[in-house]
Amino acid sequence: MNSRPAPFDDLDRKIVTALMANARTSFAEIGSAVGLSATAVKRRVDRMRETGVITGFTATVTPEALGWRTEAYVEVYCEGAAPPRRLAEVVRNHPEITAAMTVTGGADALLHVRARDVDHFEAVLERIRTEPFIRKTISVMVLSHLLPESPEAGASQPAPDVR
Amino acid sequence: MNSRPAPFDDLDRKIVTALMANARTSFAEIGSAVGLSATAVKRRVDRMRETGVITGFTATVTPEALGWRTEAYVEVYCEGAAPPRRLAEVVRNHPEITAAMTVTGGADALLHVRARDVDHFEAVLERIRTEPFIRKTISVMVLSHLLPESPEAGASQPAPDVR
DNA sequence: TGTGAAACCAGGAAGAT
DNA sequence: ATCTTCCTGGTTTCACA
Repeated sequence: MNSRPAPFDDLDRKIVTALMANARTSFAEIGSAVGLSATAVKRRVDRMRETGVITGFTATVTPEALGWRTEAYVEVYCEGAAPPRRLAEVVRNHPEITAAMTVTGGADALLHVRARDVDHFEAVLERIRTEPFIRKTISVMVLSHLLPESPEAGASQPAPDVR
Repeated sequence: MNSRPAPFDDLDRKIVTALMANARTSFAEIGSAVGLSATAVKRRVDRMRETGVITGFTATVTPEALGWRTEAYVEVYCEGAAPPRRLAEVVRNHPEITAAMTVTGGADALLHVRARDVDHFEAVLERIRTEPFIRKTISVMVLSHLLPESPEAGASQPAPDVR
């Protein structure tokens, strides 16, 4: 995406740090923390968005609050060679898949899945397994988190039902 | 944290959706999108932060841009019973661990690890394996992402070196 | 990069529904 | 109660130096 090194100095790093800590911090405040004017900070942020260093600003939400109470990792095994392009298509058909990647090891891909509950998860799993060239899946359910679950939280679709 | 169900209506859902799409959207703009005044939107956002529905606002950053070019999942197997409390302590000792959870299946825990490169990852792995009651680890390296890697991006520590 | 100006926004007070 | 309107100080964003 950016073959060019895209100059990225300590000032940029400090600005990014500030925005990761609180994406709603005003440019003026960031500026006085790093020693720039608000305008200069804005210009740097705009540039970092253009070059793809910063991809967006998002609210981090407790998934449980939105009704996503079940979380699992699913290893996917494909028939024959698994073309990543085709896999990517498949993955986009299932909104419950919040992350997906090709990996080393026995499996072809690893999916991160969020569902309302175990019933919903089972339905998602069945739906995934009917996809053409998926041979088998192995699911690992998440029991509890050992870290404050920083971002990585958001099922970008916000809401099923909350009782 | 929230013993009370914390009423959460469609308006709240829309507000959260707007903030997840762009955490820097002004309250006024959100208000005109959902049919409320800016003040009303702010109050609802404040309440959602208090009740823990919204845990923060953060910039999403391409990890590669910050020098994290290697990513892996590490299954952890412990000696005997693995007390989650102790595991959580261990996990916090290694800043490269960006997510950690207890899971079903053969392993006791699953770690998400980011490192600068494979050398760095190897060092992290060795460091983890010297922890007292960790018996063995199985690593799965991430090759490529099949989804735009929404959040879940951030190693909350921003920077090693960018060549 | 910084400065200045105009438009816009945040956040509180007071009042209407 | 919760929403709205109004108001003041701060913020964003532009053109220009």
